[in-house]
Amino acid sequence: MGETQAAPEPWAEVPARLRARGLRWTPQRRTLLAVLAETRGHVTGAELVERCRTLDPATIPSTVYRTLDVLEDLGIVRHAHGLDGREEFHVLPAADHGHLSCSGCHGTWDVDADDAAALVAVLAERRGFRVDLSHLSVAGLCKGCASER
Amino acid sequence: MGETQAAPEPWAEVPARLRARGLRWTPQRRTLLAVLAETRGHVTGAELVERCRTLDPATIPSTVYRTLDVLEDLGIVRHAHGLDGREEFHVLPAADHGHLSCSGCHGTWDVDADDAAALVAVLAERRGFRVDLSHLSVAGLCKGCASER
DNA sequence: GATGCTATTGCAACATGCTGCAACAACTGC
DNA sequence: GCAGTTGTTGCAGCATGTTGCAATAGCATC
Repeated sequence: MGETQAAPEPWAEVPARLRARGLRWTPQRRTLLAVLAETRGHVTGAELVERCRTLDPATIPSTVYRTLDVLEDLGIVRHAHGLDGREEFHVLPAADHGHLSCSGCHGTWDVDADDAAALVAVLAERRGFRVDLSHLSVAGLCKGCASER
Repeated sequence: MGETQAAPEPWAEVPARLRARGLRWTPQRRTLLAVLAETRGHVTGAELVERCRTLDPATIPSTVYRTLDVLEDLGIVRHAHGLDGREEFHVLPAADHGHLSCSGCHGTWDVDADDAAALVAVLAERRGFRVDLSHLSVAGLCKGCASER
């Protein structure tokens, strides 16, 4: 190969990784993977279903959600919940991180390990709690929205 | 009565506060308030609907949810989203606080302003973001579950 | 390339929550 | 105490996900 750089086509390895676990590579999974490969950042589940339907109108939502579960096991996607409780998926998260959501403009930003370090330390020390960064969700007002009020 | 201790019957004022805003005091709202008055800590929306039905089997879910919206405006309840994205309501929050959820045992704990102070400071300083504590949600493993693995 | 094991699919039904709309009924004012 | 105004209700339907189950179809093996 030699494609081994920052993001060396992780998609190409997915079928093999599935099979290595006794799982299967199906047309429906191929469709979802094709969609994910063109996606960056956050998407909602409904959006993914929608996009799969453009590739294959016969797409069934439950299949998409179940495949996403499998892919989450493989570490290909991550999910969290937005401000409204809707699912948000993350494609190929470079590093574990949480999310900042603005209730004014609905923008979202990442909270990296460094930002959260202090909170993680406090909770570990005071309660022995081990924080899972990927599921950290913080709401509030972003700089712009805060200054507007 | 004579139960007037820490929480001085805030419920008694609700009808007046509604009317002060031109809103109305209806039997359905009375039912929900009766349920909330006996509730402490967190409840899901579905649970509240359920409990209202025991008082009044004719309870309609949409009415409950709409009333909860109104009560949230009045500051009587607060909502957040649990690990699974389901709604969790908080009755009479003594102070703004976030939530810690254990993905092992599904227990939840409060994150008070003090716990979150460092995170709030970091986000304010680095991005000018104003955190809304009541919507802060942190997942991970509690002390017990973490030591089990 | 046929066979068998079993992961996966598709479907239907359910769970939770929101929304539009016509009918109803609290409150206000007379 | 009656009538009008308009906030609320109940209902039906939608949106987003999840789950159970019978039928299908990958894939490993021969």
